[in-house]
Amino acid sequence: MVERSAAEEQDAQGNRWTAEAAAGTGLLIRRLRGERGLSLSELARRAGIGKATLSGLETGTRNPTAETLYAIAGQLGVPLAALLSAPEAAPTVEGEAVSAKLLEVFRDGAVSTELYRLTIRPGAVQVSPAHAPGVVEYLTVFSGTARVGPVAAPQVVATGEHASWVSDGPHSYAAIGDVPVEASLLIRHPLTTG
Amino acid sequence: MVERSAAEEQDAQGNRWTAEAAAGTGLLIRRLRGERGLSLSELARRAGIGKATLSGLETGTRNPTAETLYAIAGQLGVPLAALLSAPEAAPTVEGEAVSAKLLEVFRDGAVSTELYRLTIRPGAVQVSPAHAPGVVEYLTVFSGTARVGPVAAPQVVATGEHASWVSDGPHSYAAIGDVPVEASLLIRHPLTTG
DNA sequence: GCCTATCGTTCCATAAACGGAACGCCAGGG
DNA sequence: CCCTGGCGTTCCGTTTATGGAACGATAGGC
Repeated sequence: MVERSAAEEQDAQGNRWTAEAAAGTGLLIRRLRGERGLSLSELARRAGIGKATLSGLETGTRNPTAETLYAIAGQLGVPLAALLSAPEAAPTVEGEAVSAKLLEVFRDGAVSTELYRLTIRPGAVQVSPAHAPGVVEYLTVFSGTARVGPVAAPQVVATGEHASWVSDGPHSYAAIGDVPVEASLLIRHPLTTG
Repeated sequence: MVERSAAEEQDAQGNRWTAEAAAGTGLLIRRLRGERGLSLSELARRAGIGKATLSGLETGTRNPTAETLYAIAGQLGVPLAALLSAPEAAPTVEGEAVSAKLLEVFRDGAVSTELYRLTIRPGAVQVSPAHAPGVVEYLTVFSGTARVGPVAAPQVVATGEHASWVSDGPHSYAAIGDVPVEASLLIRHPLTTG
């Protein structure tokens, strides 16, 4: 019986809310609170949450909701990521020719934008499948020269230049010459309700 | 003793779990799931959570726990902060017409690059003094239309366009029309060796 | 000594997040 | 046509996160 539980598959991704994660988040909150000279009662009052909730969170015996986390992070003046995400490396997508590290995701109303740090290795071409309609990619090259864009109409982008294209069809990334291309890639997604 | 409710103090921080935040997170999850070609049922199974939970989350009718968020972020391969529009602790520079938030600083050999998230408010023009020689700015506009660049030769940049200029002289930023401009700004500095 | 204030923890009823199951819907195959 | 399988949503009983209140502990004022 080679059943693989969902939990096992999750472990493969390395992201689970464990007792250790809970305790770590709790200790971090307690430390940040201490640095600001706030008592538990005071922080709970300011954040508009119960003392019991904060106490349980700090001692790692609770599994807080997004609402609670927002309230605490807001009062401590830190991003949520500082409370939750272990200092582990950002997820990096490795392709045949491209390494992309997701640096930031921001949302403005009906649009979300992802920022990637991109490295294109020479000697290979990477083709990405179409994204959803309305998705646009913006590339700014810091070093090297790249050939990027829709497979039907690629563009050559040299150091210090930018390019953008609608990525609702297959598109490719390649480095020209034998130096890797360093670039930033912004991907704009309309948040369609579909 | 000036009484201020906890909710008011939180609003001042601007960090609360609102219906909008919930809906936004839901749409984002749905989009990421779609991009990976996963059905709701399949993602729920892999993440080890109930379909009802995921459905409710995607439609913004739930206030998920850290455990649930971890499971989903792990399966989607994104940092947890990407799902919750993270309150930014990044330093923000506020000017007369421009708000600039420093998102990232890269260093590649002899060049350092700063990435800013830029908002240009309409109705004002902001002039920045010259930077050091060799500094180049790259602007990508996501919404609105901007007039930017050296005061002697400004450029008009509409939604979805880019512009770049050498900023070794005074340069200006302004929004055209009455909607704010949302953009990303990359500033490349040669590391002056003196 | 007492009284009060505040600290962090614990108790507890309520609200709500959870997952399993059943639902209606739609596309494909027999 | 019916039947099956997968889809996303809704229903619903169970689990649990929540905040108010009570608790013991500690510190300072009188």
